[in-house]
Amino acid sequence: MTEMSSNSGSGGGATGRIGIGLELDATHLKILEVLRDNGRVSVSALAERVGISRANAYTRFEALRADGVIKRFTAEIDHQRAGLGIVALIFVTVRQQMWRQFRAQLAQMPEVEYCAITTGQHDAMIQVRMADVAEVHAMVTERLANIPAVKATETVFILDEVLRRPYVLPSDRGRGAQRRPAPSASPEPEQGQGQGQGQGLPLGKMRFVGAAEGRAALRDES
Amino acid sequence: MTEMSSNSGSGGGATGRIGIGLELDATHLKILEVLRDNGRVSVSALAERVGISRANAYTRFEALRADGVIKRFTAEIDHQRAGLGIVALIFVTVRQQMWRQFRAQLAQMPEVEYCAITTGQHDAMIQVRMADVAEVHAMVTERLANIPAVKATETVFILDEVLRRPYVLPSDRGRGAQRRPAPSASPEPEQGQGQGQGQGLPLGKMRFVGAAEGRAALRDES
DNA sequence: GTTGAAATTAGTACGAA
DNA sequence: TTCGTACTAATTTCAAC
Repeated sequence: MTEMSSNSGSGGGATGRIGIGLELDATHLKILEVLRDNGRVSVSALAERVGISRANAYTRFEALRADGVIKRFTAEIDHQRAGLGIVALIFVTVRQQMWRQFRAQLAQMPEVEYCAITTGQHDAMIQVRMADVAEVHAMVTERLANIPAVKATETVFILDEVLRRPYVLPSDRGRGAQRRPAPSASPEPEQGQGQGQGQGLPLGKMRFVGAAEGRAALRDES
Repeated sequence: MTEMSSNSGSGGGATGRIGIGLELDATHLKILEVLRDNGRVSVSALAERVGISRANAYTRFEALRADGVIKRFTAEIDHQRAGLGIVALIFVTVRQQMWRQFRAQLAQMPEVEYCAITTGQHDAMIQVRMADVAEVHAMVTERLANIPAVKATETVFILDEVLRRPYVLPSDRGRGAQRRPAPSASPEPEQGQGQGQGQGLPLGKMRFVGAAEGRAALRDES
């Protein structure tokens, strides 16, 4: 369960089209906003908060669900109180030609909360939640490292989870600090922080990390 | 909104106690299991699935909520269809003594879905969701890099989100592959793990990454 | 901790704008 | 499409056991 395949149209031929089905308008986004903070609101209350009629709310709600925009409803828990207060990230290097096996093994690991294939130095990032540090160690050494597909791992612990949003919406933009003026590179007029970057983009600070060797080829296999 | 502070009792004096309030029994966990997959079930249906009476379900449900074990209910959406199909991880090195500012700035960024303080080479990991790759670039160079607290960043893109579970529960263990024998640091009779783990654990494969310089001191400031 | 009945609310199905 | 209303079914609450 809980398998995804968001980006990258899985190797197939057709381009991963965006916006199949529903065309989301402002009202849809508003519904998703309400649902993000209270997934258990009644559709009546939802209609009220969004400012539409009940019937309309039912229609749209059902449409969002049927169209797959809303995948499911769930809860957010306090992991500490639930007994799993230790979080770790495990960066995995996967052996070529063994992605399918790697994925299969992952599905067998209930302690894995999140797994994503990434560009950069490693191939995948796994987030696990455990009761104590020793369990993380055991998991990495006894379970993960025993998977033939796993070539190497690198583990870091999460000291504090500063922020977590269930999801981000396009309508969220503009609520925070300054909004991005133009689509691409636009020079910000001021910003007097003598940090050294003279209003230009401190590109030296940034470092994009490309995909590891042979990554592209591997995607097809899975 | 959506601020957390799970691990590491925030600098204060009292040890971060585990299990304040509710002592979760098997029934509580079962409730959380049901709620994970269907956050909108009626309490009646919940009671039925868990195998307890309605009133009992209401009591426990309310207790979990009031005690903070359940923090909120929310939805899971298809980000691609919602218009934000690009995911990136930004690993941030934070300047000493500027954690408070770093956190404050983060709260101003609605496109940030997740942020955690980590051990290892970097200080924090930020997950953002954007409409396209250019937006990620703009976000890193124009917004993040302009924060004085940010010393350096390293960005990787997520090619595929293989797996996401809303949360992991202690009761999940044992459903996957082989189970770990003992809970914690219980003296295992066999397996003379002098340090090099007796039964052939490929420890060479693993690499734990410690905290960056001056990390411990920084925690107090935030 | 459980069961059963009353009160409230939610979900559905219409016609009208 | 969206809205408003009436109808039906379900849920929540509250009582006693």
